[in-house]
Amino acid sequence: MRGFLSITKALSDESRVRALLAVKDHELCLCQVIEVLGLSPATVSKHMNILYQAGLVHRRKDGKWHFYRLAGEKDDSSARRALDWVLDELKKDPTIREDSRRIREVRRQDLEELSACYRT
Amino acid sequence: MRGFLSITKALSDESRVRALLAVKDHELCLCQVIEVLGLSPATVSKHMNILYQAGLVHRRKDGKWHFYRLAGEKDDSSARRALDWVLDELKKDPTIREDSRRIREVRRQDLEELSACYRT
DNA sequence: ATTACACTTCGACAGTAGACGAAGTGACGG
DNA sequence: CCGTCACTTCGTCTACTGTCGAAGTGTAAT
Repeated sequence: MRGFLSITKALSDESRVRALLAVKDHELCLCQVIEVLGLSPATVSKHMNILYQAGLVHRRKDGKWHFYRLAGEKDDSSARRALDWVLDELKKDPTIREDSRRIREVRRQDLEELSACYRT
Repeated sequence: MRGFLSITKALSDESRVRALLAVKDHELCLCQVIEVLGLSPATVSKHMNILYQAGLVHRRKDGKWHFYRLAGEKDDSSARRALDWVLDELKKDPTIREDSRRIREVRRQDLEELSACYRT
């Protein structure tokens, strides 16, 4: 029940679902997710951590950058079954489609350029 | 996205998940669900309505009694796929198993007897 | 070392959600 | 009708959640 609720709670916020679906095809750096969602670094960092704790995303650190992608077959099977359901459910969602478009743009940009989101 | 979130939000509270699973095998009267969860009638009524709005349960009124059961094949297909996942995920959960035991007891009792939960 | 950078954690705040008791609603019995 | 019963709605309280800016952490380049 504990693990189940950590998944459903993670999936019960729109920003978090968008963040999750943002990393479905390619891994993204946190600053790229920030750019797509249009929220503060602090908020997005917290959201990604909730998704991570629920086992829904995989995390990879490379120097100062943190990359996220969907959890795969090797990861938690409960989470994986949830992901199959979510992906199927939202594959035609307009918000997610629009995000996908933004992601294609964002992925063309340099990470150095994107991390302008931190500079005051 | 709207419908998806109504489902994930409905599933993000433990009492609500227990209420949902309580009606998985047989339809139950609200007062029976109240008895199983051990919460106030007001609270349980609200929970069942959230599950209903999400399309996860079916509702039937018979005079003064309101009966609930899981949504079936005829109902919303998004909700149905969610239910398949939830049932599979929680079929071995200890809390749900203990609730099932209580439900067997509660179903043996008369409804008139059970609705003592309303009397002050 | 020092600085800059990418990110996380902390602290504060507003809005939401779950809980209950009390009052309201609609159906049935007398 | 009138009261009772099963349930719902309302009002209130408390606890949690999402959000941000500011301060902290660890890495890399100078």
